[in-house]
Amino acid sequence: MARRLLIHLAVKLQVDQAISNCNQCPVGMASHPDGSCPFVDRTRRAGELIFLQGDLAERVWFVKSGTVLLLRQGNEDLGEGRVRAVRFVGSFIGLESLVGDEYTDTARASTDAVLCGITKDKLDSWLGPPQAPARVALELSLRADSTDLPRLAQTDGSAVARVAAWLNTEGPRGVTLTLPRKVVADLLGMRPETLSRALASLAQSEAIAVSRNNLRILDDDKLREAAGVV
Amino acid sequence: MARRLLIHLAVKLQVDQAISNCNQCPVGMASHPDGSCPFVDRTRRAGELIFLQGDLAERVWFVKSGTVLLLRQGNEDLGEGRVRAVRFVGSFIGLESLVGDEYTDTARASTDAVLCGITKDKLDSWLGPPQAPARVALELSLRADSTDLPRLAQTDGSAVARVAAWLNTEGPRGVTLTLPRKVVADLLGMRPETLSRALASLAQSEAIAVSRNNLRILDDDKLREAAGVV
DNA sequence: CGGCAATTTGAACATTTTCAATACGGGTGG
DNA sequence: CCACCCGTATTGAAAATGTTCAAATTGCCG
Repeated sequence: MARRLLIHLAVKLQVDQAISNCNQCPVGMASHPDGSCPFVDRTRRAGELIFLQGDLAERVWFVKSGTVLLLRQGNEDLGEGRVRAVRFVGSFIGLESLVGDEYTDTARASTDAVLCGITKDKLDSWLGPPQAPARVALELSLRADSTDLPRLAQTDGSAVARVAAWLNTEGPRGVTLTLPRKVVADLLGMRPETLSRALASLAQSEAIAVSRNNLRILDDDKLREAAGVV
Repeated sequence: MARRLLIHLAVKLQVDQAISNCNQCPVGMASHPDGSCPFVDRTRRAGELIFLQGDLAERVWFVKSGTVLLLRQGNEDLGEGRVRAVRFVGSFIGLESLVGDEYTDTARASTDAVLCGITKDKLDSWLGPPQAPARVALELSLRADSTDLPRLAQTDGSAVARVAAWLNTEGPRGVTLTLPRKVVADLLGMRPETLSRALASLAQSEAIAVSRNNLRILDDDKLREAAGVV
């Protein structure tokens, strides 16, 4: 399969040029004024794993050539997850490690690829002062993205499972849930009616207690179970 | 409705403190060393529009208090779109303007809110040298996100519509489409079988021509029509 | 040429959506 | 302070859509 991918993507992405030297490389150019580029080349074969969702994120990568698939597993997802994005030349991979400890995706080279890696520590000093505007913006932006994560599980599992999963993460623990149903339904990728039914179903199994404007979590275990967490 | 939202969210988000002065504000602190903060406060009432998807993005906002809904319309979506994220205190809104000309979402205050705005120009100078590492990372990250956009339409419309929309944007114009079906199906939030059927359907209406390893767009108009673009 | 894996096709099935009707609750005006 | 209104939320039942599982096909590669 790996080989196939290589060919496939190569065709589609013929426009993307590999980055071969630091003068063409955004990272290299950014490093230049102050010193040499702290990123270190590493090669991955097509199909090779780069990092695994949930692993301790201690390294960030920059794609110099090749194509990388980002996969994310939802709940109950036994396999490697679903491809949620494709990253090409010139993208960072694993940048989320700046605002969290774990990788939020699994990354796998789908073609032979050259990646530049850097440890979290070195990245930290490469990025410059923590309070510099651009860096503040970067981190806030990444943080906002990671808040969106639950939403990305939008198409995983049944409506009930998605709702349960959402309640597990975003959900108010012992607190009133009072976001308008319409908004929650949008975030979870379903219709308000479906959300309503899902909540009713969770209520019936005594995982939660709902009224029109109040929601309490009664049983975390049942909720997890409903979310498909094994 | 607006009032409702205010109450609702206020309850849920009681933990989120409003930012009242620049000493608590990441943006303010980032600005401090060099000078004063170039962002300007502005108040929005609950329900008020902040910006519209597709509008020229000439301003970026930072949320100091309140809650903002980000909505995105898919194809054929006549209304305002679906809520795709909720942004709280301490988030930027409209940062995508750094890497594109248009807002990719509609932003609407869902509670009374205080936003700090800045024009693109001033933001540019606030962020510092374009080649500074943190800024390069920021822009690459935003760019990668905007590449993911098509995927965010994952739950819009029927399978056929999503496929057609995807072909319109990502799709190879006159070029071979050769990404493995499994990957494309994942990106579009459907099963490979469903993708196969959708492609077959588009082929039957002569919008495209597909073979197992080849895809050509025959008729852009028909494709747009199938995508639900009116 | 033969085998394998990806893709397509088929048909039954499960789920969600849709549309319509009803219930609820807060807010308003008397 | 209470009754009435309006919009949101819930419920029901039918219909549409996508999923599943299995079987058949296709193209690539050895």
